[in-house]
Amino acid sequence: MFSKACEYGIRAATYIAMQSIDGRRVSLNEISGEIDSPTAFTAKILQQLSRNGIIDATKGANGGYGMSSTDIKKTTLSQIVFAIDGDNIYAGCGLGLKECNAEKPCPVHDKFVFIRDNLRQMLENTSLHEMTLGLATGLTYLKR
Amino acid sequence: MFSKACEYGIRAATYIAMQSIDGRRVSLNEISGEIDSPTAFTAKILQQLSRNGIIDATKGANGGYGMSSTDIKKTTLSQIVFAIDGDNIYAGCGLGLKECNAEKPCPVHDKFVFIRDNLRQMLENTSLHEMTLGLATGLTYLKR
DNA sequence: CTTTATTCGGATGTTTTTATCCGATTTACT
DNA sequence: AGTAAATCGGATAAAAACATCCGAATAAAG
Ligand code: FES
Ligand code: FES
Repeated sequence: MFSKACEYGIRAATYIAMQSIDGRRVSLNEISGEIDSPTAFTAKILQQLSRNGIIDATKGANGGYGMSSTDIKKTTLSQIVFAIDGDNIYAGCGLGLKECNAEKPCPVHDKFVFIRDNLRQMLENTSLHEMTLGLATGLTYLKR
Repeated sequence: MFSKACEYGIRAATYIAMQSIDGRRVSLNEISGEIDSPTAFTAKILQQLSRNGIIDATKGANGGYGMSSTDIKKTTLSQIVFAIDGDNIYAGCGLGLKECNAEKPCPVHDKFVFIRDNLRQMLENTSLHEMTLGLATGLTYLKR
């Protein structure tokens, strides 16, 4: 569904958001440990998120990653997915035709667009803030 | 969403089904030409479908690929996807946790399972016969 | 000013996916 | 028997995804 990079990106952003709510800035090592992701690879993904303005990265001692509380509420999963995987999930044809086009649809177009739109709406309507709610209460997890 | 192999597999199976309805057996070259897929790679995928009993492959002159009319009606997209991509679409966690588990869910579990189940039902309820209906009338396409 | 903690950026390496090549095998037809 | 048409199966190649390494840059603290 999503690339590994995107999965790590969502998990990392969610962890950063959760800690930022408590006023804590987090380091790469803490993040990759807490979400169980390969450290160096996670660094690359965090760079992408930083360049896209989704997280704030600060170099140096007492640096690390963080998010403003307004960004935590405003940022949605769709923005993260788009920053890492691009728009092929939202726009691509389910059978791999060069473009998804209702004028010249593939045999699953109607059914596929329905599911794709469900997914898109879900991603657009889920904020990082919402993602963190279950974590604090131990109802949801970022690793296993 | 699906691998390239799976996309080609669905397109190929749909084309074979459409031609089999007209009593025509088709060759690898015709298939890859009509669905616009790399020929040799398509051959590998057709082997997988053949080994899984989804299509019938016959060697030699006047050989080629075909399907029985009962198979065309019985075979669903979910069988093709499962034969090529396995069950990770149906069972995997949306955020890449080692397994999707409602006891220890990730933050998107509920929303993701809803979409995943929609997709699964769609694939299980769509037969190859249904896939061919629009093709004959020029309403749908297998390449662009 | 030096040390320490941190991200950044480019190069590199590994694994998986995608794709090709070619000889072997099978079948039908002459 | 010989030839042509077709898939099969294994080896190989190319591209993309996944992942690591390491020196450079930056910032705080002693
Ligand atoms: S054309 Fe295939 S999903 Fe729209
Ligand atoms: S645990 Fe992540 S989707 Fe079920």
